[in-house]
Amino acid sequence: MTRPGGRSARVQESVHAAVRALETEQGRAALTVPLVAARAGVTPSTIYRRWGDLQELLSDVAVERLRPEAPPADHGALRTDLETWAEQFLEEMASPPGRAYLRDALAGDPDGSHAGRCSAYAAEQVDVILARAADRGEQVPDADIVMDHIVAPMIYRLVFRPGPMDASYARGLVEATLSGLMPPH
Amino acid sequence: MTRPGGRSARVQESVHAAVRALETEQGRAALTVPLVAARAGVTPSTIYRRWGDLQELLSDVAVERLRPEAPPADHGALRTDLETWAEQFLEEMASPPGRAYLRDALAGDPDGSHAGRCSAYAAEQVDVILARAADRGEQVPDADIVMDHIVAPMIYRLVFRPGPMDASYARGLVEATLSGLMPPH
DNA sequence: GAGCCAAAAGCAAAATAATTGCGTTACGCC
DNA sequence: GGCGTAACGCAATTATTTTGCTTTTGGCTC
Repeated sequence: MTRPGGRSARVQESVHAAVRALETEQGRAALTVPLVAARAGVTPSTIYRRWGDLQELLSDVAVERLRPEAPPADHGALRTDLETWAEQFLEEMASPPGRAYLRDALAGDPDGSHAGRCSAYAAEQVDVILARAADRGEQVPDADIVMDHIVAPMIYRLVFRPGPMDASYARGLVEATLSGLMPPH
Repeated sequence: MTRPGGRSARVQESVHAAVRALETEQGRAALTVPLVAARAGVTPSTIYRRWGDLQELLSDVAVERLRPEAPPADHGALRTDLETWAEQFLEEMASPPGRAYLRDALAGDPDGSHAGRCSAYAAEQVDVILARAADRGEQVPDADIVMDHIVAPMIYRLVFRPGPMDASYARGLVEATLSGLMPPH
């Protein structure tokens, strides 16, 4: 991986594309390293040497798919921005594919770096929202508070607790977090 | 697994014991299904048929090890009970073996039931603490509030965010949660 | 822009692991 | 005490993973 371009990059993209294609065509359960390799036009040993095993490869692909595609929408107010973002985040993560990506991202992650990238994605989005609000002169909570009080409960429930969650749960978390900012009255 | 006793139970215990022994002797990375089977005095196909693959077996063992061994200590006050429990919970989960069990428990969990058992363990402990406090006549938060505001942030950071956490972080979460109970002044 | 070095990929054989069909054992139940 | 069946053992088959060696090729220096 010390070589960012050329054949290495082509192989990486080809293998990732093969995983994505086979996931939709045959389902994740059907994936094997030899199968992915054949589809990518690569020998299995290439995958084993670069990714270690199937799980790490799937984790790599999953993290990529969890990366936000755009900065969070700007509605001109902290509360609205956070609510909208939290609802959308929850919806994406709680959807069947979202859950699958999250699971894969965690499962093939020997040192926690993949999981770290996932939380960094969320933290970046939160930072953007908070920075914009601060620029407007709004009083903003600390980013860690948002991660602890809004992101963590949603993801914890998603990963550890059975049962559904809906958008109102996300809104409630935002509400509770922001109301903590107001001086008591 | 529909047979709770007899040979089935002996095989299960023998396999679990083999996993635990080999984990300490050789390290988790060295484990394979045939190795575990040999140590347990069982044929590999037995393991494959009962657990599916190595990961599910390791997840099964890990969940077992995450089960609390005793109810939380009773110090006569909600705040102290929660603080003590949260500190100890964090310490156990953040330790290298704790992290490894947590990782294994999640990794070999196709349908989320193992993760569900983990959170149920924590929820049980919390329920005991809250019920005792309520019996004393103390004002107690909802169990879900405790899970969302205390357990979720710790586990989220543990699983997703790099870097250490110490006991004071756990205390701070308890503090913030309980102070939310007090009427504003 | 030619040549060199080393990282990454290909290839193929060998080792290891996973699957499966079939016979046997032994719970749980009547 | 005997029956039915779930779980296990065994062994052959199949698939995957590992590994040593060779070839390709990206990046760097001169």
